[in-house]
Amino acid sequence: METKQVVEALAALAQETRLAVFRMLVEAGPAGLRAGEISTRLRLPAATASFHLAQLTRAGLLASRTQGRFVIYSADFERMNVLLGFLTDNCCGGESCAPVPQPVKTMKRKAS
Amino acid sequence: METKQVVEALAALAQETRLAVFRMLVEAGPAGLRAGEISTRLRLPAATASFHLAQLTRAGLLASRTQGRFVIYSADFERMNVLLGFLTDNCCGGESCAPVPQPVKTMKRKAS
DNA sequence: AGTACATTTCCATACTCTTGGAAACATGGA
DNA sequence: TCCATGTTTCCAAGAGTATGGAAATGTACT
Repeated sequence: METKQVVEALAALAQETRLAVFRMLVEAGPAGLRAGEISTRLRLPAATASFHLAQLTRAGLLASRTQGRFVIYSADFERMNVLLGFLTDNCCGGESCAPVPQPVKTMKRKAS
Repeated sequence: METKQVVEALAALAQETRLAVFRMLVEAGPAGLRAGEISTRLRLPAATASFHLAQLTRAGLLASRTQGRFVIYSADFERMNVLLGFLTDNCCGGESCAPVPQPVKTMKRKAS
């Protein structure tokens, strides 16, 4: 994963509304949610929600598919894992350094 | 960890220079690096490096300590782990969903 | 005290992002 | 075809961010 892409993904998440959208979709799982459902739940004007969904999609964090008149967005879990791994690459020169290592509850990420 | 803090941390990392600084310090481990060493290695003017180091510190991602005339910066590994965990909270409603779950090579993060 | 060096603060410029109303663009049903 | 509904694009205003030179601050050594 290129540095530029990582920066873009982090920038996409570094915004309160988009972070909320992304977390909502992470929680929703692969089934995803309709665009309208997202803007309703977060009380966002359609234009604003659409703007943020587009940003997240351009950053590679979301996928979208069309179902009739609806557009369904879902999180790209694989991409998310690559992103997380990037931040800890070569941590401490490759030696273990976490004070209390403990596997994550719901999901593990691949080594990048 | 508050949403606001997470956004601040992500925003701090969502910048090419700062991401490079952070990754350099993650690799350096708890020993950290002097401010001058960081600006030299990344070929940054001192003012620019200082600005970015301040941003990362304000976001809670770096710690700094003084050693004589030098200021030594190091990554806050615990904070980093909390941050990573935040993004995957309640992933898929709490069920496992990663296609190829595999523990990270160098470091594990705590469940938030 | 004076000098040398490390780091930060100040400041101005240029650039990028967020927001949301209005209009445009689908799609499905009558 | 016409209408209702879901979603996106367009646009302009306001807010925030990155950069780096110059000056200020801090520390150590003589």
